[in-house]
Amino acid sequence: MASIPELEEIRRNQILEAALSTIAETGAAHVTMDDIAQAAGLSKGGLIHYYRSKNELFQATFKELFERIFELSRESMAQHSDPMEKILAFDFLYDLENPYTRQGYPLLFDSMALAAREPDYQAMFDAWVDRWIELLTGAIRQGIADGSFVEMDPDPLARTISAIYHGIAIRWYLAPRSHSSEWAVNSFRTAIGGAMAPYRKKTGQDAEKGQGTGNTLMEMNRNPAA
Amino acid sequence: MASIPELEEIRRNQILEAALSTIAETGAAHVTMDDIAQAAGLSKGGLIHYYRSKNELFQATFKELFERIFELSRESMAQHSDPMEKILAFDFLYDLENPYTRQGYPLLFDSMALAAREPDYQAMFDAWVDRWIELLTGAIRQGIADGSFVEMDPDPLARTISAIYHGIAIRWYLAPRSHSSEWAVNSFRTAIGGAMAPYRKKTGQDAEKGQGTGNTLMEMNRNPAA
Amino acid sequence: MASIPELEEIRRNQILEAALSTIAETGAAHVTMDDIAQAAGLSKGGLIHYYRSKNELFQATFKELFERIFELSRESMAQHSDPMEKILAFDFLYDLENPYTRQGYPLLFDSMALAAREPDYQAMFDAWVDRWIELLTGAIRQGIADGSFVEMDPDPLARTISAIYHGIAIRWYLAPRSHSSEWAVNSFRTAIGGAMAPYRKKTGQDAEKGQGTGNTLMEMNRNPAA
Amino acid sequence: MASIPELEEIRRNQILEAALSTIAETGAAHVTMDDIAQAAGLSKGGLIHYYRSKNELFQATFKELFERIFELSRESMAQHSDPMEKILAFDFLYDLENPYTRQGYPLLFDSMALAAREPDYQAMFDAWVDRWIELLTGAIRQGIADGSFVEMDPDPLARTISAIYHGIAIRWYLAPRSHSSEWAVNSFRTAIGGAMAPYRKKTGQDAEKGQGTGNTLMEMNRNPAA
DNA sequence: AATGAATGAGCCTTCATTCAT
DNA sequence: AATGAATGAAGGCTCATTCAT
Repeated sequence: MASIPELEEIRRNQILEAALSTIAETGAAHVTMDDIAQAAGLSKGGLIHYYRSKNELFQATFKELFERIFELSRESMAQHSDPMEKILAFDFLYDLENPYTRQGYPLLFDSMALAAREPDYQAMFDAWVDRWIELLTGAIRQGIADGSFVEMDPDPLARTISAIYHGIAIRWYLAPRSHSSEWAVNSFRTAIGGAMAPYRKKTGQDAEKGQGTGNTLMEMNRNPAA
Repeated sequence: MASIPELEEIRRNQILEAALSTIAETGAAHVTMDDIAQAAGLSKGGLIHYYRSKNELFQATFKELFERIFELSRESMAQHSDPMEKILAFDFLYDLENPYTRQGYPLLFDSMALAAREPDYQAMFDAWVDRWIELLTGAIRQGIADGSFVEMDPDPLARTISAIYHGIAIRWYLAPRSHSSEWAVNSFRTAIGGAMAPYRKKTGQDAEKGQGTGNTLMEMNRNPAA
Repeated sequence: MASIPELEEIRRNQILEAALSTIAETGAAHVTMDDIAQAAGLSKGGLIHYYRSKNELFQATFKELFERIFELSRESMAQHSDPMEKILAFDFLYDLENPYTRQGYPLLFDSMALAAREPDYQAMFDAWVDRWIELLTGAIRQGIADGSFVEMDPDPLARTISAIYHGIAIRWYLAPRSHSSEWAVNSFRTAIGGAMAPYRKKTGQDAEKGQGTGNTLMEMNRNPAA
Repeated sequence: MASIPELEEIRRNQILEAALSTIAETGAAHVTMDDIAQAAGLSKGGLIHYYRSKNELFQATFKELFERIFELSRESMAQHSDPMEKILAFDFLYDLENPYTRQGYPLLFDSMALAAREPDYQAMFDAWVDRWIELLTGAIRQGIADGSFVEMDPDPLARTISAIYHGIAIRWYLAPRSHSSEWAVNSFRTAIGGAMAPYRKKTGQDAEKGQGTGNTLMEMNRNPAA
């Protein structure tokens, strides 16, 4: 019975995976236990064996969601060493080829609708934001340490940056007719570049280039295309 | 029977009002036709008389929601004549004393969760964004015309600005433990100030003040308090 | 809409009737809402319209049961004017031709199993007993007043008498193989006669007859038949 | 493997013990196989290994119940040598300090609800009554033999006596608010004393005392306290 | 116009039973 | 012998929708 200690773990992952994808597809408001069970390759009863109620399963699922989003962010930032690059390392947000991204959006919308009314979900959302802020303040502190940013309290800035990401990503996902991925990428580079500007030390190069924040939107705007 | 057309109008408003408040309270996922009927002072049958199905009523309700939010934005901007002031005229977003604001957030979260999956709601959301963008591009064009902003395509900038509002407002509402109203107000002034910077013509005064965008966060960050 | 005020009353009676007969048949432990709805000629939803939960319906049903049993007892006693006859007026208990009797037994067993564990049902049972005791104390008081019984506190005696009825009825119903109706009738006349004996004033006639309590069991026993 | 037959015995007792206590607590209507398995310190599968179905286990459990009640009665009577004392030897019925008594009542109520509808349980109930009757007829026969009772068929009298016990015990257990243990004890002494009266030979002593049946209720009634 | 009685599909959850290990 | 994972039927309850009045 070597497999039994692992079985619980395997099944729970199987179920969370199924829950994430069915909720993403159908919506937390409409998904049924049957949908999830079927997606997990289990019977309704089998599902209940691992998560005793829909609420318990939902909470675990959204906890998992936030865990995964956090992991994705952490890994994205870890691929860069320059602090400003770390801060701008969220291009994956605008890549629907990435199945995690594609699935993540609808789940995130559900999580916010839940968090807007239920304290448990609000707490999860809050905790996730906190962890994200920690990543960003880490990068900012590194920038202060290496002299590329001025001295400051990194926390409010990190909150602003992450909120900007949040806003642009949502807008981009919900209004694809009018918001291209390019708009999204440029947009947050503009906005974050702007938000960061006062805190960045001007180098000779940057001073010449003006913003030096990768703000391609400026150029785009000055040479309107569409 | 001159009163019948009026009655229809009255009843429909009564119902939409009830739908808005009950959905805000209970959530689109859980609200029932009974809840809404009761809030409207009607019976279930009376409700169905005016909106033949829950879906029809929901669509009308969210249409009304976007209409109201738009009206609120339009009025807020109309109170200012300076283009930059118009762009920054959204302080009402961080005022939960305002019942419209308080009710608006949960409804907006529901609308996004719906829009993330159902084309009808996505179209509504998109259309609302478009009208908001129009307001902002109007202000930007005015700024270009009166010489306070440089020449540019106002549309992408307007989209960025509105997305920033969106992101900060959401973050502020969902994580009240860590995001004060002051953070929110300062945050969007910083971010929008930053995003606008490249497009604003430096006046003598502004040049002296540096950003001149009402960026109180900068000062806050440099003199960390908590 | 003249019928609407009465409809609620009609339906509730219809449902209670259905509940009484289906519970009697199937048992409180196994009867389903569907069973009851069907017996009442309604759909499941229609049933719930009148009784919002199974528990609510069950409580109403057992309340009705005790009401009916009480009414039956009251009427039986009312047919007699002599106090001793009133006390002995429960022959209907041993008449399964009577549909109320036939239905009443299984319901009463369920009510006791419920009362043994759930305070609400215990309270109902208790209240029913109290009302029965009142009937009996009334008869005893009448007997004291008209001089056929000696002075005493009628309450404990009434409780004993009703308990005897209870015991004999139960035994008779559950072990029909060995307890004939005649045994039951004789048995309670014996037992109650015995219990009453000390409190009855001996008349000349009675003194000669010995017991004078209608104790036919004695004769039966002395001339064993089966 | 001499121990295997013993293990079977041990496990079955373990299970019956668990079934008796969980059913007593939770009620036959609501107890689950899991409850019983857990109380027995076994898994669901382990339970099924010994009793192939819930029905099989229930039947065995109630058989065990009647066996135990009978044993208790037998032992109580065996402690007395005088026939009248044997007949009155059921004081343990009113002693909730006794765990068997405390557990026995709810189980007995369940057994009656079952017996009222299912022949198997009715047969068990009937058989239990028969064995009880045998105990009582034995005592009565002894009384006839030693000259303290008159000649008679002891069977109907025994049935009456046991039914009286049954009725008073039930009433006492279900309506504790109004029936004290003293009432119960006095009550069955009164009732049984009354029922026995015609069959007892008057001794000089008894003749003087009147009933001589331990009828303390009579005195209580004549000197009402509350 | 408006009511609310009635329906019935659908959902979450429970639980006896089966079965691989 | 014993476990507990898994099944699936069944039940209580919800709720959008219909319809007679």
